[in-house]
Amino acid sequence: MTQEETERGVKEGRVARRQRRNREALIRAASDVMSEKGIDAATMLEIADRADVGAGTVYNYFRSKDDLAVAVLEEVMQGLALRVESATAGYEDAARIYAVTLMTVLETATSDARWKQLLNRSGIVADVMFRRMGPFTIDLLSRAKATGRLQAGDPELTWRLSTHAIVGFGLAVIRKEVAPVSLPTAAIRLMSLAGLDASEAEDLLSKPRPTLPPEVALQPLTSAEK
Amino acid sequence: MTQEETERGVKEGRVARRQRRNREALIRAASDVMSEKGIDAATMLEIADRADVGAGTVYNYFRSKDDLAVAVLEEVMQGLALRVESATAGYEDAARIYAVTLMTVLETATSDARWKQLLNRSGIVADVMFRRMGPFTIDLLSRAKATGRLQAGDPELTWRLSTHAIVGFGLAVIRKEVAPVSLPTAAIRLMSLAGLDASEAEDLLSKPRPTLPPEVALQPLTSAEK
DNA sequence: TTCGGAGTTGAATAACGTTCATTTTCATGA
DNA sequence: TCATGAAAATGAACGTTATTCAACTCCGAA
Repeated sequence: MTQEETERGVKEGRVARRQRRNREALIRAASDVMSEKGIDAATMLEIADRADVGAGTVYNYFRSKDDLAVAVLEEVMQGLALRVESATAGYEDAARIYAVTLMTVLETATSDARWKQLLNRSGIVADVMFRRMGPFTIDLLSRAKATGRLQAGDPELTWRLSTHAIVGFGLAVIRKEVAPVSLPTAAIRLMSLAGLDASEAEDLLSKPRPTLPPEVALQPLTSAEK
Repeated sequence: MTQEETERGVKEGRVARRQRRNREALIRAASDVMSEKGIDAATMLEIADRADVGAGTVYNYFRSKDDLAVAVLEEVMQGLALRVESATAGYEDAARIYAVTLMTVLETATSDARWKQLLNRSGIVADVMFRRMGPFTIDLLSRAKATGRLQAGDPELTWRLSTHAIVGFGLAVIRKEVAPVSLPTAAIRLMSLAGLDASEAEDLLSKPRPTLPPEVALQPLTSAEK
């Protein structure tokens, strides 16, 4: 008797519900396995097992392993983006918000255990970061430029270069080729890349930063799945 | 009667000669195949065949496929580094030499056919670029800083961030997400990243650039190998 | 000429991403 | 309630590859 509720309300039949569960379980399982062993070392079979679906089922949801990795990264990146956005919602100065964003992303990239493995596929990570956070950061850069706070040319290009630089910094720290204490220095360099002069950047970065809201965790794979 | 010439001169027996040939042929073959099909799509068997050695022999010279890819990239990068260095040998101003270097690398990364495929492994490319060109560029940045031309903090960190940004720009151009005309803009951004203010950067980049010496090609796989 | 080890070989291995013929699930309508 | 068939799930089988290794070849020294 649910067939007339197609417009609003329940509407979701068992199939749709199962599909949503499968997709989420797959992303969750992939996230776990890939964060543990790295994207390349993660096997589709282990991911499918952990999500409790057959090996072939994965391909009903994702075209390929790389496609699945992208989905995982979009989840991760989206979470970070949302937290940064809400933490800085009260701020006025776009340049300052950008500074906070940079610091936060750099910190996450260098300290979050999940990133350590993911970063090895630097191209994908930078790509997803560009797309997922781009709308937010490019807007910030445009606004900062409009108010004369910085004189960078093309904000989109700036963000493109920045994402790759951020990932590069993360990689270097993880491989212990760069000490974590250089993080603020890196942030200053990235502010300069964006067109802010170094002294002003230092000033912005010395201001207190808002605390991020807690991460909304993905559904853990509970007994319900088992 | 060559055993007494071990000190100097001929010294190189057939074995050593064959080893040198094999190693060079392998790098050459790998460079060809990887530039054609991309690093991942290149198979060890095809590389071995083109180098005219058995499949197992490759592993006497390189620990793994990735190791071979690194060797190829080091060759490519070394060639570029040497050409830039010799072309700018006459210049005095370190900042200007750095500007020329940036433009040259950006151009090579976006127009050389071999780079198009190689860039997909952006992590490795940035890594090798950092190591191979680092001694040169970091020295430039230090000198420019010493003469007060720029106020960047840590030249090594600057170069680390720059290599990844350069690779990111190359990737974006190849995927047609960024038009090649933004190349000079990107160069300006990278000069800012290094601590030079934008107007001065524009000035430097508008100056004529030296023509690079022709590339010294790797030995082609001649009939001798066949 | 003989000998020993260094270097080479390519067939065999193992591991994995992906496909597909078969089976299961379930919304629909009688 | 049941029959139906399309959509989704399944997992065994496939094809591809990097890598290994036991056998073999080649040299250079004695």
